[in-house]
Amino acid sequence: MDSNDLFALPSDAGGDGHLPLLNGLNDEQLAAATLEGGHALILAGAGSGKTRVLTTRIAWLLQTGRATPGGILAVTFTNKAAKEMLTRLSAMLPINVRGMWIGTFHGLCNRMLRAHYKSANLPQTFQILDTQDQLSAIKRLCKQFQVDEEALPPKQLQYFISGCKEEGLRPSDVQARDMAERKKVELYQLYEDQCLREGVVDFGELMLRSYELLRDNAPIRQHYQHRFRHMLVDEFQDTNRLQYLWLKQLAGEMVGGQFQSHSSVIAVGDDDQSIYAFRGARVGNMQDFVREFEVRQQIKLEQNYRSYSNILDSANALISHNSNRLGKNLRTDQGPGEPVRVSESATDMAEAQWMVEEIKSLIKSDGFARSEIAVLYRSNAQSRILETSLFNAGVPYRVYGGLRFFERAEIKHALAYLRLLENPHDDTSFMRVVNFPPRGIGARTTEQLQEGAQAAGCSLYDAVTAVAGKAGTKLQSFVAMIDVLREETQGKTLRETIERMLVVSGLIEHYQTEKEGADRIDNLGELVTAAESFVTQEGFGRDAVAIPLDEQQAMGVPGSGQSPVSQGLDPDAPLLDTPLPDAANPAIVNPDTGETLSPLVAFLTHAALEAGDNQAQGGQDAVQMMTVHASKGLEFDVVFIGGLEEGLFPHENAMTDTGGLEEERRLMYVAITRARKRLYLSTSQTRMLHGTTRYNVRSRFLDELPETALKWLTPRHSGFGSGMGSLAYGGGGGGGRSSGGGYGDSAPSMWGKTPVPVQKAEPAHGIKKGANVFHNKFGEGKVLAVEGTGDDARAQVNFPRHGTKWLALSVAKLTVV
DNA sequence: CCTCGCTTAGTTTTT
DNA sequence: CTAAGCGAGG
Repeated sequence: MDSNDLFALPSDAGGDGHLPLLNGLNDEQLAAATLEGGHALILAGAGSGKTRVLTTRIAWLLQTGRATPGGILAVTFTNKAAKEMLTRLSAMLPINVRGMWIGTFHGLCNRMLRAHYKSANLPQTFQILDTQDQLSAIKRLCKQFQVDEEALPPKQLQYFISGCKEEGLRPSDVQARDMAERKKVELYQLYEDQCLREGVVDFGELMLRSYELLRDNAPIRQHYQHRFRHMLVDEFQDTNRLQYLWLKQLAGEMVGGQFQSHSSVIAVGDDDQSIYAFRGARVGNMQDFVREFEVRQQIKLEQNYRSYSNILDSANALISHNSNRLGKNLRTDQGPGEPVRVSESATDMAEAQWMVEEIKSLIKSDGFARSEIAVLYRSNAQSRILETSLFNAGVPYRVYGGLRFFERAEIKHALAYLRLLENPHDDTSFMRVVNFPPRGIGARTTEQLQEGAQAAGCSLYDAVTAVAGKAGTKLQSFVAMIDVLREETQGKTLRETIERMLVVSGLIEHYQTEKEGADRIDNLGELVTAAESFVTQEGFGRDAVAIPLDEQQAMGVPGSGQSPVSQGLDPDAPLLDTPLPDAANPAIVNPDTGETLSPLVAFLTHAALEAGDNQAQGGQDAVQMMTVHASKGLEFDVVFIGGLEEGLFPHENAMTDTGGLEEERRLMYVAITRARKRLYLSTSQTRMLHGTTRYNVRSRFLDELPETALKWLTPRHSGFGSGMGSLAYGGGGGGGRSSGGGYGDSAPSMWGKTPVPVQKAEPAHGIKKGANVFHNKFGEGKVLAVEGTGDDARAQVNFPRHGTKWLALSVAKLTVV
C-alpha cells in the first residue's frame, strides 16, 4: 500500500503548510505528523525518524491549535523514550510540558490511580512493588500457606500472577483446568488480598487497576475519553493484551457491537522489531488495532537515515525470511558504503581477540570514538570473555545491563525504611529491614510475628505488641525507632528525612564497619542527592507540580484557548477525588486533581517506576557492550555482532516455542540496523559453554544475508563440520566462497589459496591421528582425529582425566610427546 | 549471626 | 565454568 495514494498531503486548510517545525520532513513523515481524522497505524522502520515524527506531531497539534497540552496523551515503554520525547518537544516549542500526559504506560497508570485513588479503592499513599519486592511478597505468602516450594516455586507463581494480570485476568476470570492450576489461582487470590491489606501494588496491578477503573467507572472513563482527543503510542508492537485494552477504554465505547471513538489514536510501531513476545508483547495488537479501530490510514516510514545500503540490504534480506510480516523495506540515499565484514574464528577466545584488535585499529587508524563502537551479543554470558580481552588490551569499555541504582541492596534497604514511615503496614518492607542492620531479631522471632499477624489479620507492624518476652522487646524497640523517626521527620524536607533515617536506622554505621561498605555508603549519599534533585529539579516538578489554568492557556499557542477540541485540565471536575491537604510537608500538587502529595511518597513512587540507569560506570569515552535487546533504539557508527552460531543466535531455547525462530531473526534484524557506517559479524567454531567446549555450526542468519553486501575476512566454509557429515546446517552449500571478488584480501596470506578439501591438507602443525600430545591444562592425551587447515585446524583429543575434547590448534598449545 | 561449602542452573527485560 | 542461593555448622 502506498501511503501517498492514501493521503493527500495536508491541503493546508488551516494555513499551516509552512510551519517551520515541519521543515525537513519527507513526504511520509509529513503525512504521519499531520494526520487528521481518526486512527492511524504508522509502520516505522528502524532509523526512519520515528521519534521525530511523534514529537513533530505533538508540536504541530499544539501549534495549530488542534489540541491543548492537556488533550494529549503519549505513551511509551521506557522512561528513556518518554524523556527523549519531552526533551525534543521542549526544544521545538516554548511550552510547558507539565500538563501533558507523556510517559510510560505504568507512569500514566500511576498518575491516574493517584488522581482517583478512592474510586480505585487504593490508599492515597499506595506503594509500588518492583519485581524483587513482588517475589519476596510471594515467598512470604507461600511460607504462610505452607506451599510446597518444590511443587510450586515462588518464581513460577510470580510468573503466573504477572501473566494473568497482563492478560487482564483477575483470579475469578482464570479457568483452572487441573489441581495445580487451581492452587495457583487460589494463591493468586491470596496474594491479591495480601497486597490490598498492605496497601501495595505491583507493576501489573498498576495497569490492571487503571484499566478496571476506566472500564467500571463511566464518569471517569468519559472524562478521559473527552479529554484525550489525541493519543500517540510508541513501540506499539511491544504492547501486551492489557495495554491494548487500556488504550481501547480511553479511545472509545462499544455501542451495540460497534466501536465508537471520538479521538485519534496514532500507533507507531515496527512488527519487524518485535522482540519481546517472550514477556507478553503481542504483535497481533497491530492487526487487532487496524481491525477494531477501523484504521483506514496506514503509513510506512521506509526511508532510513541511519545506515548505508549494504547494511540495510543485509537487514532487508534477512527479515524477508520471516513470514507473517506486515511488509516493509528500508531504503537509503546514502549509497552502499562499506561491505558488511564477516569473520569466523576458531574459538571464542580468538573471536574476542580479533574484535579487540579490530577495535583498536578502528580507534587508532580510522579515528572512531570509542563510544561509537558497540559490541552486541545475544546473551549476557558472552560479555565476560570480551571484557577480559578489552581489559587486558587496556581499552575502556562499558557494559550495559547490570544492577540499576534503585535496585541495589543498600538502596532497597533505605527505601524500605522510608516506606515504613509512610505505610507501616507494608510487610515486605518490614521484613526487609526488621533485622537489617542485624539487631538480634532472628528467624524464629519473625516467624512468631507472622503467625501472630495472620491470626489477628493485621500487619506485622501491628502484631508486634502481641509478641511477648525478650523477642517482643527487640521488636518493640524496632517499631519504636520507626515511630520516633516518623515523628521527628514530620515537616522536614525530604533530604533531612533521608539523612536522619540513614543515621537512626543504623545503616550508615553498619556499612562503615563492613569491609566493602564504602561503595555502599557512597550510594546512600547518592540517594540523598537523587532525592534532592528530584524535589528541586524537573524530575518531580515536571510530573506533579500544578500549573495554573491561565498558564496552560498562555503556553499554548494562538487559538488554543478557543480551539474546538480544547479540554484543558479541569481540576473542578466532580469525578475527581477530593483533595487531602498535607499541611506538614511542602505541598506538591497533583496537576490533575490539585491534591497535595507528600514529597516522600512521590519520591518512593519515582524510585519504583524509574529504577535508574542500568549502566555500570558512566563518564569517559568507552566501547559500548550490551545485549541485542538492550541495543534497541540505539545506534552506533560501528557495530560488532558476536556469537553468530546455531544454538546461540538463534538461541536454542527460542527454537522450541512457535514463532521462536522468527523472533530470533527479528532480533538479528534489530542488531544489524543499529549500525550506521560499519558492521562486523562474527562467528566462532567453538565456544566454552557451561564449562565444556562446544562445537557450533555457523548461524543460519549468516547464510540469509546477500552475498554482494558481504566481505568475508576469513574463508567461508560450506558449513562447519561438513567434513564429518554431521552438524552442517543445510543452507550453506552453494552459498559461495568469496574468493573471486577481491574479498578476503585482508586475511592472512595462507588463505588466499584455493580451498583444499579438508582431510587432505598437509598438517603444518605436525599433529597426527594416534599421536600422544601434551596440553598445559588437560595433561597428556591421545589424538583421535585431525581436521581443517591453518587457523581452522583442530584435533580431537582424548584426555584420560578430562574426557574427549576438540581443540583448535591455532589456540590450544599442543606438543607432541 | 555469619561463613563456608555444596548444589544447581545457566536467554532476552521494562515497568 | 561460575555465580547465586541455600543449608549446616561454628
